[in-house]
Amino acid sequence: MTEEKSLNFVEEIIEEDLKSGKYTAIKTRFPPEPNGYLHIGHAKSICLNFGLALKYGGETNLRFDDTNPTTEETEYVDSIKNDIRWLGFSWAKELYASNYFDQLYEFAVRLIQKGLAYVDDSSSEKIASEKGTPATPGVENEYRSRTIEENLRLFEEMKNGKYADGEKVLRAKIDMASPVMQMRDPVMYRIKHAHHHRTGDKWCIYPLYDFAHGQSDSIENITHSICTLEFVPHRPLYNWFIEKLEIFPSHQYEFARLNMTYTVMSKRKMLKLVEEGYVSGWDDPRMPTISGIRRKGYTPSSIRTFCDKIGVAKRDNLIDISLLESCIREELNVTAERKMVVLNPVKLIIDNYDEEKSELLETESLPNDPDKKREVSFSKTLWIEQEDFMENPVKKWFRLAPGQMVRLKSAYIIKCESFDKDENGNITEIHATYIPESKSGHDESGLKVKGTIHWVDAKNALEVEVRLYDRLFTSENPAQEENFLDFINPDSLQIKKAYAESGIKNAEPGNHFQFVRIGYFCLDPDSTNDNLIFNRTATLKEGFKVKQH
RNA sequence: UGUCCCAUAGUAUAAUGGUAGUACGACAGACUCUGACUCUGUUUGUCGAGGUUCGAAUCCUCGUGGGACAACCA
Repeated sequence: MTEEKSLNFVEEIIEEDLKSGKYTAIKTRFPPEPNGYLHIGHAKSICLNFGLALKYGGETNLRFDDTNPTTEETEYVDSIKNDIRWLGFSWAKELYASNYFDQLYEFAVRLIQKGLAYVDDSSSEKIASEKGTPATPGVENEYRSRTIEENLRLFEEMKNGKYADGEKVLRAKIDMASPVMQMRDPVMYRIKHAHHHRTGDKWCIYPLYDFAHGQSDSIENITHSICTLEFVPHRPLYNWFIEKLEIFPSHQYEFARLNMTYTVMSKRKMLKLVEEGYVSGWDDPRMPTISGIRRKGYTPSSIRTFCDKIGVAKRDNLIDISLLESCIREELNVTAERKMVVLNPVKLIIDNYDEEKSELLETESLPNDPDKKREVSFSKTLWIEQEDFMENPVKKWFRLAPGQMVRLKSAYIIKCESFDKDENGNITEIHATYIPESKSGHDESGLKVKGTIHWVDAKNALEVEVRLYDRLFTSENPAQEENFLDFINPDSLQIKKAYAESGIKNAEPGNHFQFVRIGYFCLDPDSTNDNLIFNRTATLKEGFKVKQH
């Protein structure tokens, strides 16, 4: 019995449209502006748009909203395509708003001919002040009453390069007193003598978002144009252009963008983090960019699962980042091979184990898959975690302490006999004896111990670098703080050397591991043969906390 | 002194006029050769006031609270 999953509001609209026969198939689009890197918020939109088409048997176009030549670059186009593919989606067509520049120009001429658009010679400051405020109506200016013929001539001259940047704009003639700001004669075209990444120097006038996006949707026969809430006030204008142009009636629907605790999502703020060196780049594992999350070790499917779980609605939200973490843990728990790695080493000497002796012990690499096995070497001197020894154990301490026994994972039960300290009181060496009959898989000791700890054979331990990433901010909602930079977590990255079981040297890019009892890690692309670097994707859930000491 | 959007446990999200459920988190316990995983249990919710109705989280009105809109950005 599979429970029918409830629909989100967009799915409800689509099912209604399909049922009523309004459409026989749906078409969506993902419309990034190629002027920055995609982040987890975009992933939500991507999963929604592509997911809807997949679910209802439609298509999704990838359309770059490249109407502003001064900020857009091909470099971003490539990274955006790469990220979408990585997330596991493929588009029906790769399109550009700039593909439609000729058509858009013709649309504009059509509106002028209908007396619904005019050329305005005012400065941007003047236009802004004449627009009024949300609470006070705007005023009409003298250019608004130009004749159709004059508007046609001037617009063509604009196109032909007769005027300098900012000298004139083409505006829709709607209603300067509209309570909706977007309807107060919005600018449709501006003059920009700039090189465009696709159309080169063909144009010196470029349409604005409002005169490009909806028309592009319409040209592509997009049935459901899904965007975020900040475009709600644009919808009347979106519909107005379609109605006046009498073109395919695409419809716009808006959902709430993703916000996540302890992260900032705005392009401006992320840029600041990169430019001012708070992170190493756009793909720093602490960044919410797709490339950052990928480098941190998240898988495409874990992100899709996350996007599925957060839902789609219209209310402002702040998703707990622990939901994202639970998605990757859930997946990696069953797929990531186990390795033993000691992050904060202290030497453990097995007093009754022969100095010369060494043995290979078999251990499972995936607890849920008995066929996945590997061997680890064991000898007299081992590395264990400092945290696994406590001189004066607290109550319910299951690990090592003077006189206490513990199981060495996949090896033997040992008993702590003594320990050494340096002048600063730090534990430098722990001595123990092992129980030969307690070997894993052949345990005839009859002993029961509560704790099991991981370890690494000091004889052939491989030194690796681990990068322990933590949340970038100390504030749950940094974007809402006066200055988000005041809330940078000083411990968001801790780099350390660790001892790993020797077999890890075969790790390859893209491999995911669980460092037993530590967390999930992946090999960082900065790794070299002599220096393997592992990024912490997520910690394991902490089930035992040592109380204040 | 305008227009629009929104309001369900801590955080998200269902219930589409008929038993307020799920996930994440938190807490407690069981299990455990990972104090993980898994399992069990507990905790906490319909913003307020009216109205319609046999019956309202759901429909209506008025409040309250939050958000968006005044780029030649998207």
